[in-house]
Amino acid sequence: MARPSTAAETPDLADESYDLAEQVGFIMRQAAQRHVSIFNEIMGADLTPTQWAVLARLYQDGGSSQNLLGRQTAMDAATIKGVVDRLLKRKLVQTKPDPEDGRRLIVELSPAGVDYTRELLPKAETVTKVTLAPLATNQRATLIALLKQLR
Amino acid sequence: MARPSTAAETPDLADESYDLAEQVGFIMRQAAQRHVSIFNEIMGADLTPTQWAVLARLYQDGGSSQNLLGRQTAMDAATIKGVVDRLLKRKLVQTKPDPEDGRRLIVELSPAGVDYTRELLPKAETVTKVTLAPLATNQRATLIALLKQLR
DNA sequence: GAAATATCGTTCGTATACGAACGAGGACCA
DNA sequence: TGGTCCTCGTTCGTATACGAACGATATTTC
Repeated sequence: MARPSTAAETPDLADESYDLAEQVGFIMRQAAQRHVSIFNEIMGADLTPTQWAVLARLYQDGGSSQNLLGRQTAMDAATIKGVVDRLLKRKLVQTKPDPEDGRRLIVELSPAGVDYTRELLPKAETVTKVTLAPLATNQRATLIALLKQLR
Repeated sequence: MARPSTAAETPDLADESYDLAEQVGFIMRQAAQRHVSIFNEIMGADLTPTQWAVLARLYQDGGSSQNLLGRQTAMDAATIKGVVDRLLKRKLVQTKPDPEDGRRLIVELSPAGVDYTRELLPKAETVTKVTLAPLATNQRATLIALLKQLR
């Protein structure tokens, strides 16, 4: 570790081992950035990864309450609200009150949303393929298995 | 894949293989979220991962121009500006014009920033340790090696 | 049945993240 | 010298991300 330009003292020898470029968090952030970049190129700039996650989840399993949908797509209540609002504005999604629970708002794909999602599915598969392209086949499974343990 | 609640038609059989929960991007986002959560717990809510990246980079290698600093910490010009501005407000960082290039703004740690960074280094190491805790030792090296290939 | 507790959706504030556009300064070449 | 192209820092707009607080509704507990 080099000495900081404005440091009067020498860094602790015990911490010489810390190298930002070798920390998982930093490397993971870069890998995620590359993935998002690939996503934007292939899927088009009009849909974000989180918006796609919501569409794909609704397509796979049908409607659910907004907060549950957020949990299923790894977003907290505040975040999922914004995502749903933007999908609502594009009429890819529709909402209705839950007759069984006055607190809940059921979110589901609109018919247009179903078509839209189905058309994008092949592209979404391509995103994963391109993201994993630098890895050998067996490495891809390894990476995914390891990442799953870090959730 | 289940049928979407509002779909009149059946999804294409060719796309039945797509499962959001198995896509690298989705899993990686969750792993990154857990990491940030660990970071916030250990480092305290008053410093973000990107801010730490800037401090650590400056501590390791000394000052540099703002844009170069952004490249070294994986942020574009617009993002690094905001991060530097917030660190400036806290006086952890200081800037000066580059005498050799009128376009450049040199960013470096303030003396207080050096102390602050040095004090946080052990905690930063802990963040990485806790993040990787679910993995066996040899798995950690594997994960990092694979992630590096995806940058 | 009423009180304590939990969940749901909403709003606010702050911090990345980045595309796009802009003016100022620098490098290069004819 | 002048023109072209590149880089630098800045600003704007949009979209996550999430802590915190809030009122409304459900559930639990006694």
